[in-house]
Amino acid sequence: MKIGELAQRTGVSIRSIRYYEQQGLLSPLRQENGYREFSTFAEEQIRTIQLYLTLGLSTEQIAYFLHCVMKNKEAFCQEVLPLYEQKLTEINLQIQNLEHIKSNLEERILSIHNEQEHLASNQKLL
Amino acid sequence: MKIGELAQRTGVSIRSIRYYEQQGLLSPLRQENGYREFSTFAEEQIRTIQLYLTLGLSTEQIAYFLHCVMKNKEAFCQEVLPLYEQKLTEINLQIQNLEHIKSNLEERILSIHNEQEHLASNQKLL
DNA sequence: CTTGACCCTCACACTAATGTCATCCTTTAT
DNA sequence: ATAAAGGATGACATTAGTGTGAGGGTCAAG
Repeated sequence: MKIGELAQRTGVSIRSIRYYEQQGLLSPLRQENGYREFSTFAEEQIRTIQLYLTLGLSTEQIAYFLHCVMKNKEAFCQEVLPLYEQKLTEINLQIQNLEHIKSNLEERILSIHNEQEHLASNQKLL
Repeated sequence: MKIGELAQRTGVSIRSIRYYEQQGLLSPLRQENGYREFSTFAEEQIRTIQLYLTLGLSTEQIAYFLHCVMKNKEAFCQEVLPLYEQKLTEINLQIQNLEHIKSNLEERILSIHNEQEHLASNQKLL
């Protein structure tokens, strides 16, 4: 199938499919006219790529184990686990950081509200 | 004081200070030779900018209320509260998203471990 | 007068996946 | 034969703050 059909079937833009190829995630054959020729297998492959992207892995990381994962189950690919664990560590750090900011923001919002109430009650007294 | 001294006193790079000026957060005077001339007040201003940056506000957002905040307390600046609340909403969305990814990753890691144990015990039987 | 330490502006690099546009080629339908 | 649809490549834009380097002034000490 040609790239347009693959894009439509997967919901991934043509641009992105070309990018995945450039990053070594896909290796479509070429027709004589230069058009990319994708097997039906590519459809599953694209969905798999998308899945890993939503997990926050980079195309480079995905390229590192995709060939294995497409043939076996994840658990059979040594490359996957360390990346998952590394990503999990990153995510935890990010969450921690965000929680920190969040509580800071909440404190500030609260104290603004308090000060404004205080102001309002002073106004009442006048 | 000149930019180098200000950078040293605040720990913020010269590059960043110039950038803040470009974004309208600072308006140093200029000496006749073109050098920026900062008041001691700029030091506090830089620290305030940094504080808001760590809260995840953009220089554009900071520019929007900095003039007020530098003169009054936050609570007196109408512009601040909506930005805080907007940022808080964003942060909560990000956290939610990260938690989602996190649990997905954890599940996958767990299931890989399980499968590998399963594999190992099968090997023992041989 | 020279050296070295500062200062200036301008501009590119970075991250990473995707959008978008320009220009050109191929195929298919009219 | 021509027009429309779709494919190819290449390149720039996006985000936002910061690093870095070029090329060139300024100033003070020796």
